[in-house]
Amino acid sequence: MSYSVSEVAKMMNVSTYTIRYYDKEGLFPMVKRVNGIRVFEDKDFPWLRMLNCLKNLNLPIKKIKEYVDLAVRGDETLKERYQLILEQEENIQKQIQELQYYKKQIDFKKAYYEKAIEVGTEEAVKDWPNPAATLDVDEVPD
Amino acid sequence: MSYSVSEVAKMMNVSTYTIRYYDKEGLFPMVKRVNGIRVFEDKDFPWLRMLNCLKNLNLPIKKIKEYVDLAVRGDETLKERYQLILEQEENIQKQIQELQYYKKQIDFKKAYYEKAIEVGTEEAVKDWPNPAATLDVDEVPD
DNA sequence: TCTTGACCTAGAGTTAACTCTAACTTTCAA
DNA sequence: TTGAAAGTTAGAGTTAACTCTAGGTCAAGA
Repeated sequence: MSYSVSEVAKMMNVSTYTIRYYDKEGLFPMVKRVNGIRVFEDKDFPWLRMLNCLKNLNLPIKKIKEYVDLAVRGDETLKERYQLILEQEENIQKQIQELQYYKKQIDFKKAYYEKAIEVGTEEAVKDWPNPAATLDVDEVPD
Repeated sequence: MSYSVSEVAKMMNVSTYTIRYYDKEGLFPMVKRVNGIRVFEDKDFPWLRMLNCLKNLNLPIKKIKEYVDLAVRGDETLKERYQLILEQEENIQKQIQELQYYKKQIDFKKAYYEKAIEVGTEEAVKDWPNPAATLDVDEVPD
């Protein structure tokens, strides 16, 4: 099967502009052209999935491009690509921990507003102790 | 205790430019001035923590400003602020699920590269089945 | 054949969130 | 009291990631 820019855009939940922009930035070095028109194929899907993943992990396009460039160079860069994957594993772990930390704050505020709404004024809860003593999650132990 | 812009910047892990930019955008309507100089106080910390939280949940500054404006209006907006908090609770939940989904992809790639490095070439693993059949996490059931 | 819609490019425009500069004021230790 | 460090403002500049426009090509159905 082969797929047009607009089909791939739909699959990735982005605009056709974005797909062409990614190509301009060199993120699709493997995509075939027929009469100048981009033709995506099933064999390109593993990379589309990976791109979608890295994009949603908030990797900047330049960093994604680095990964593409390594992949293009082939087997000699396997270890470097593995390294990049390990970094992403850590990245995900850190992001999940952060979210769990901020969840505590939000849960606190939720209870806070529930009480405030119940009694009709924020005054009653203004001095409730906040579960997080610091401003930044980096300062939080383990 | 009172704190200068640079002290607050340090606490929030941002530059002094950023603190002044946030103030310019109206995110610190409560901050005192002494001879024109900003003076943050302990009573401002709950809001600094909340700001830090919303910022790290990737809320745009305009949205954070909306929350500030509600807070300034006082008790009449308690329900609206509660609503915003509920949205953030969902937001966090969705983000954690997404990360767990992408973690699967990364774990797959990790095993993929481990094998490829072991045998010395990617060819051996090129056709390994990917655990995620779709491109976008939105399409994933439950 | 002709029109419609999807494709192409180069390059300009937009937006968010900073980031910095210039010119000035305030604070504080020596 | 004076010089450095840190504060102030308005407004310009930067960067990433799109987003769009203009001007063109191409394939397919009426």
